[in-house]
Amino acid sequence: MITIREIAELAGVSRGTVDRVINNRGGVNQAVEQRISGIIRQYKYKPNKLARALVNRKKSATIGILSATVENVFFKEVYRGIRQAASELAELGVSLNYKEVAKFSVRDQLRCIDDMLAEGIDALAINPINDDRIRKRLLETAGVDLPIITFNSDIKGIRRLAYIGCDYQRTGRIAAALLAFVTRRKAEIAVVTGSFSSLGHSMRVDGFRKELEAHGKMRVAEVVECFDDDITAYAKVREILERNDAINAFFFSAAGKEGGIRAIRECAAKRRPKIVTVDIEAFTRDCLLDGTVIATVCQQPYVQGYEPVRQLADYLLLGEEPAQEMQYTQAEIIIRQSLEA
Amino acid sequence: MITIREIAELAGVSRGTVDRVINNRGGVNQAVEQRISGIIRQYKYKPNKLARALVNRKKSATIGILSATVENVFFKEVYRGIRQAASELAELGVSLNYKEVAKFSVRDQLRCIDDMLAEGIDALAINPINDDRIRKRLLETAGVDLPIITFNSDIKGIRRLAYIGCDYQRTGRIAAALLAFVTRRKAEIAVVTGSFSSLGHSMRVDGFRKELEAHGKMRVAEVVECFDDDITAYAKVREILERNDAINAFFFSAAGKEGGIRAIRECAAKRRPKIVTVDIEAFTRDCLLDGTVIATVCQQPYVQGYEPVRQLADYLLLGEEPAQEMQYTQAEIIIRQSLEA
DNA sequence: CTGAAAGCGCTTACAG
DNA sequence: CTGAAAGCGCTTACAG
Repeated sequence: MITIREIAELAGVSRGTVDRVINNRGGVNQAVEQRISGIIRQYKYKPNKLARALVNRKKSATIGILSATVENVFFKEVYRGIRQAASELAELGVSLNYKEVAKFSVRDQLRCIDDMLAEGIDALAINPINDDRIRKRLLETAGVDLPIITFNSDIKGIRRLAYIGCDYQRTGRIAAALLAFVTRRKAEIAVVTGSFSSLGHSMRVDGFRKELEAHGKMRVAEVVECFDDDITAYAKVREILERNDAINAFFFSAAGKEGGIRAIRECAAKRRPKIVTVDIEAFTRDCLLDGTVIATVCQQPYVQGYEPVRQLADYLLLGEEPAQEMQYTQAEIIIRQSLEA
Repeated sequence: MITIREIAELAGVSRGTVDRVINNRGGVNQAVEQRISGIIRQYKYKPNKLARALVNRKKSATIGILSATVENVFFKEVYRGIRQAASELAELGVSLNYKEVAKFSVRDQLRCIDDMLAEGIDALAINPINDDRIRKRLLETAGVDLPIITFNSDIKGIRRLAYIGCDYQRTGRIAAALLAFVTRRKAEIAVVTGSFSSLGHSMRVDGFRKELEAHGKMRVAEVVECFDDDITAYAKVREILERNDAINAFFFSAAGKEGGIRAIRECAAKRRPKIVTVDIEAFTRDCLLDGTVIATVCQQPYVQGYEPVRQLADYLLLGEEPAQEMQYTQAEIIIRQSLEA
C-alpha cells in the first residue's frame, strides 16, 4: 500500500502537490498532474481513511436527525441505533442535533427543519412525512447542498443520498403468506393499519392484498385505521368482532397492537383468531411466547437508526457516498421458537 | 473529549508518562500515577482509536483463518465475509493466512494448525472439528498466548475469546415449528442430516425433535446421514420414499439438499411432501421460488466470516475483547415472499 | 522513574 | 503553480 509521501518522492514533488491532485483541488501544472496521476494509478493508491479522519477531527460536523417521536416503542430501537452511531462518531468530532416530531404533523416537521437549518447542520437524516410542503422545503435545501438520507419512510422527488428502511410491500406479502400457512388458506381477515395517508402503511396493506390473491379462499373482510393509537385500535377491533362473526384472522400492520389484541382477548378468546403482526417490542414478544401471535415481521429498526448516521458521517468525513440508494432493511420473520431461551 | 497531551499538561508530566499509565506499562512513580489516573477518571478520557490504529500500522499482524472448504456453497458466503473484513483491515496492516480443510478430516486440520503456527500468526479464527486431538492442540497453543475465536462450530474445553455462529438447537426448533404450520400438525417426517459426529448437526436434530413433542401428531419417522454429500442424499432419500409411503415431510438439516430433493422430485412428485431446509444458495432459492421448499432457516454466514476477523483485529490492534463470548448469529426464516422481486 | 523527539498518513494554512 | 512546516492523537525507542 503506497502512501502520499512515497508518491511525492517518486514524482519528485512535495506531499502538498500530491494532495492537490488526489483531492482535485486544482492549481497544479498539467505535466506534473499527469505524472502524479500515473503513479497513483500504477500503484493503486488508496487513501488511508484513518489518517484522513484523524485530520478532519479538527473541523467538527453536525448531523441533524429528524425522527418520529420516541414515544413510539418502535422508534426506541431506532434511537438505540442512532445513539450507538453517535458514540462511535464522537471521537471523530461528529455531533448530533436530534429532534423529534409527533408523527403526521407536517407543521411540526417543517418547523424542525427550519430550526435545524438555522442552528447549522452539515447533513440531515430524516424520517419524512410524504407531503408536498415537506418535499418543497427539502428541495430548497438542495440549494445549500445539504446531504440528506431518508430513513424508515421515504419521500419521492427530492435529492437524497439514500433511503434506508423497510420494504413495505414485501412486509405485507410475507405477512399474508404466514397467515396462509396457519389458516389452511381459508380466512376472513381484518387488517388494522396506521393511516392510509402514510405511504408505507398503504403499501404494506397493498402487498398483503396482492399476496392473498394467490391464496385460495382468503380475503380481507375489513380494513381499519387506528392512527397508531391503542385506544382507537381497541375500539375498532371490538366493533369488528361484535359485528362480524366470520373474522378468524388479523393482520396488525402498524402500531396499535396492544389495544387491538386486548379487544380480541376480551371478545374473541374462544374464537382464537390467527394473528400476524409487524415489528416487535415487549408486548409482542409476550404475545409470541404465549401463542397469541403466530408470527411478526420485523424491519431491523436498529439498522434504520445506525446506518443513516454512519453513512452521512462517512460522506462528510471521507467523501464516501452510500453504496446503494435504496437500502431495504431485511424483513425478519420472528416466531415463538425464535425467542424461547 | 480530553487528549493525552492535555492530560500531560494538567498533570505536569510528559505524554510518555501518561501513556505508561493509560496502558499499564508500569515503571511510574506511585504519586504521579495517582495524579494521572485521577485526571483520566475525572475527564473520562477515552483513547482515540484512530490515532492508535494509525500508529499500530507499523507493526503488522497476521490473522490465521482455518475454515472448512469453500467447495461447500455455504462457506462461499462465509468467505465473502472474510474477504470484506480483510479488505477493510488491509490499510491497518493486518494480513490473513487462510487455509481450508476438507470437513471432518482431523488429520488435515491438525496439520494446518501446525503449519500456521510455524508460519507465524498472531491470532486464529477456526471452524474446529469437535475432536480431542484438535482440542489438545488448541490447548497447547494457549501457552504461546494465541487469541482464538471459533466460528460456525464450537469446541468445548479450550480457551477462546468467542464463538460466533449458529445456535443449532434453535434452528432445529424453528424448522419443526414451520413444518407444524404447514402440515396441520400431522406429519411423518424424514430428517436428512450431515453427520451424527458433528456436534452442530446433532444439536439441530435434537432441537427439531424436542420441538415436535409439543406438536400433536408429528413424528420423526426416519433420520439419515448424508455426510453433506448430494449423491448419498439422493440414494438415501430414494430408499426412504420407496420403502415408506407415509412420509409427507422432510427436514434437510445440513447440506445434501440438491441430491435429496432430486430424489423427491423423481419418486414423490405427486405426494408433494412439505420440505423445510437450512441455509440458502442458488438451488434452495430456486426451490423456494417454485414452491418445492416451504421455508429455509439461515444463519448469517457472511457474519460468521466477517466478525471473527474483525474482532480478532480489534483485539490485536486495540486490545478490545469481544463484547460477548457466545455470539449466536440470527436464525433467519426465509420464505418465497422474502425473495420475490 | 521520566522526558524529548520522531513518526503513523494525511490535510491545512502560509509563504513564495 | 509549489514547497516547507505544523498538526490530528497516539506510540515507540532512546537517552538520561
